[in-house]
Amino acid sequence: MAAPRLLRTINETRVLNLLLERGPRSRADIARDLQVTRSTASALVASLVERGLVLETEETATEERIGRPGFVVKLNPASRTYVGVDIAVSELRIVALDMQAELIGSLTLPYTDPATPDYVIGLIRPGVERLLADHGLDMDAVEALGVAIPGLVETDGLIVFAPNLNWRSIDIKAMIETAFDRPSDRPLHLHFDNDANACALSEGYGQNGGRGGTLAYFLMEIGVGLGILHEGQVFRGFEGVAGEMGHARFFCDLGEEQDSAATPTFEETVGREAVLRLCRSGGVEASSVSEVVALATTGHDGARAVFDIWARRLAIGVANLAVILNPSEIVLGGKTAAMFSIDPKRVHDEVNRHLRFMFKTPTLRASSRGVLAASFGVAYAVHRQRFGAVEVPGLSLTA
Amino acid sequence: MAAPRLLRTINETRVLNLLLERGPRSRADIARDLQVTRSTASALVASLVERGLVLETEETATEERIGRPGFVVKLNPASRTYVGVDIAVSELRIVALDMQAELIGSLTLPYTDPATPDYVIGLIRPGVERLLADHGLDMDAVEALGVAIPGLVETDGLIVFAPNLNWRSIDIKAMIETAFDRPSDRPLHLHFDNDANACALSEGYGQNGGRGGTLAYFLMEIGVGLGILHEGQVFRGFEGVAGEMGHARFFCDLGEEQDSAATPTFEETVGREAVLRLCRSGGVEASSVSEVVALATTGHDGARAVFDIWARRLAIGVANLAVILNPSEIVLGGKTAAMFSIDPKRVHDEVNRHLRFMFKTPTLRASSRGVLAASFGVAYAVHRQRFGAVEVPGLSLTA
DNA sequence: GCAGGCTCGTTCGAGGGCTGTACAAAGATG
DNA sequence: CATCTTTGTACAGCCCTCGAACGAGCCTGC
Repeated sequence: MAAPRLLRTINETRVLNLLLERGPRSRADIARDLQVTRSTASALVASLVERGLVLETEETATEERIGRPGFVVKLNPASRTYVGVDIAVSELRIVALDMQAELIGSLTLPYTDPATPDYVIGLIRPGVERLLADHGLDMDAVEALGVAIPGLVETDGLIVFAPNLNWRSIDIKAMIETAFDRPSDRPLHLHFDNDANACALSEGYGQNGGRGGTLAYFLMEIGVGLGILHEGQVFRGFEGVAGEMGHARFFCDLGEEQDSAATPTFEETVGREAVLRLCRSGGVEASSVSEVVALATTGHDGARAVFDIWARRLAIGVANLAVILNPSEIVLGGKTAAMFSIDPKRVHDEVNRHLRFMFKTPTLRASSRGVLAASFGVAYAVHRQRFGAVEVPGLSLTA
Repeated sequence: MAAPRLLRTINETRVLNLLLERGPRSRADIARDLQVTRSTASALVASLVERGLVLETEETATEERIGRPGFVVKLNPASRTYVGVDIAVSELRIVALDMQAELIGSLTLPYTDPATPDYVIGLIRPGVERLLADHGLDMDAVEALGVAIPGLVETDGLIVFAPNLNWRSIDIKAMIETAFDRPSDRPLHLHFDNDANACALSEGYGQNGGRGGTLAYFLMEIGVGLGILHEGQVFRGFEGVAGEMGHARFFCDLGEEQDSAATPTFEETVGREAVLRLCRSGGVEASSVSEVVALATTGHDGARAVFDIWARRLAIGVANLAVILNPSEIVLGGKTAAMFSIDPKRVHDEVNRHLRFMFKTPTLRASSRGVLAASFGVAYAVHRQRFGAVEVPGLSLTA
């Protein structure tokens, strides 16, 4: 229905977005910024205050301006809570955000039993409750919950296949809805996404990727994943996962005889196993990527040689990604972030050698969120969905 | 301003989109489809009829239904014209669409003088006028004009660099505005895009790529370009051109010694020059791609061998694109379409050999529009912009 | 042939929402 | 202290949609 009521919804959403993105301000400022009259701005603020989403403060506008000062109005951070849950391979990572998408707190729950769907998904509600209780909040404040999955998941909540958990065809949406058992007049809005997509969103929200930019996120844990953000939107292929980049082949042979489908994939050349194989053949004693990183940073020659080969190979993938997508930023996450940190300049140089012809090369950096990246990402996703979107059948209206 | 007036705009746009996408129907049908009352639907149709955008027909609803039949209402195809211009390397290609995005006519103007910006851009207005005159239309009916450029162009109409025209820093928007000299109360809306992006849109508009799908378009003319469509939107890198895929390198060496930046690029392995080089070394006498295609289709063994090598190399690029973007469709345009047509099954088989692990592989096909693809694409772009979008400062509202 | 049922399109009053003007209040300026 | 500027509120007017009511047109069944 596109009733007069819709106008109110649109304008209230515009006020909320304005306060979120450009900070607290007076009613008169809101009127100017949104191109409505002061009377309308007052009415909008009044109904938002009544709904508890906005607070009227006692402060007047700080800048020295002529005329009567206005009373500053701001978002009520406590009025809504958004939760992001990352179902990692060995633990559950939970993040809670307030209405302004700022961190309330986080909680990590290692699995103590085998990671079956029933066990892991059963941990979510108690985990969220504990995290909220630690910060004096109630489950009722949670308006929306996002879940990141290390595998192929449809946006309607069907996990098609999560290889490293060995889950197939799990209807996680139904399971979570049962666990939380919300009344239908106050539903818990759910969102599901692949972990690499979520990581990409965690880096881009409110930044370049959030408005107008393009960002690519490499996630290397056991496999190699890729999340792509385009103007704030996650780029999805038609199965929900765009970035199966681990299966790309950049080391084919031009010779006509060789079967190029038998050449190593990108994952097989820069993934966890590839790094460890390089160590073995180079006589470096390491059984995990972090050990390699530790050795290389302390100056171990063999580990450093492994890094050099890895950097050269990674650079090929990064450069190819750069020419195909031309993102403004490429972010390395998971174990690639650690490897990258051994010598960022080296990787930069390798990449730039391939991209000399470009006017502007993408910036390359390590992830800033660490292991909580995916949790943040899905929490941001639900924040934006519930905050900035107005539903009009037949049209889409987003902030 | 989000005044009550906005509601009308939104609802009129919804009616137009409904008639465009789901065909003519009665007022009562519109009311049901848009979830408004019949009185509102009548009022909306009345004002659209008054503005000339919609026609009331004498026919009643065709399906046999109970009750009084309604009078069918439909879009007025003649009420608006959208023009797309492709500035190709040797000719100007113009396409005119009606309000329903259906072809009115097209016109190709070969350049008779050197392709300087002044000369080529000077051809646009007379060309468009001639095309319209041929179909009994007037320049005044043209609401918007899209222009495709074979190079790097910003959406605000600055051609940064078009290598095959040898144009740099051309403010084409200003030049076109001067040439058309529209009054400010009835501006000519302009849109500029890269040719590969336009081609992608030409294939995806109203189809999979138009709603929810993802489509990648290979364009090989002199170089190799790539256009990406995601849920109906052109995917742009931060310089407006995502697909510089010709510069990707898929034939690197794992050996630690070789400089991978010296290995051949994708364009150097499957582009026009690469095909001709394969001909020379294989003893095939051909000086253009079309000659190779002609020879191969008539069963010439040497040309067929060239095709086999080309198909194997192309398949690597297609497969890599498929795993990175996971598009629902990959379309081959320009000279790749002709090469592909020699033996589509062969290319399919090569690609699928790389993608065995995927649940669903993208469909691969040749472009359906031929040389007019880019012209159609930019015409579609302006059609959608002017047709489906409502402007609300601070929010974006699209069909 | 005709009554009854169903749907279509229109009309009109009611109500929600925004605009614009008017006005009192609060601070800056001189 | 008078004047100027700006803020927030109040109120009438207008736009838009809704809902009910009504005549019109077509079909079914008697």
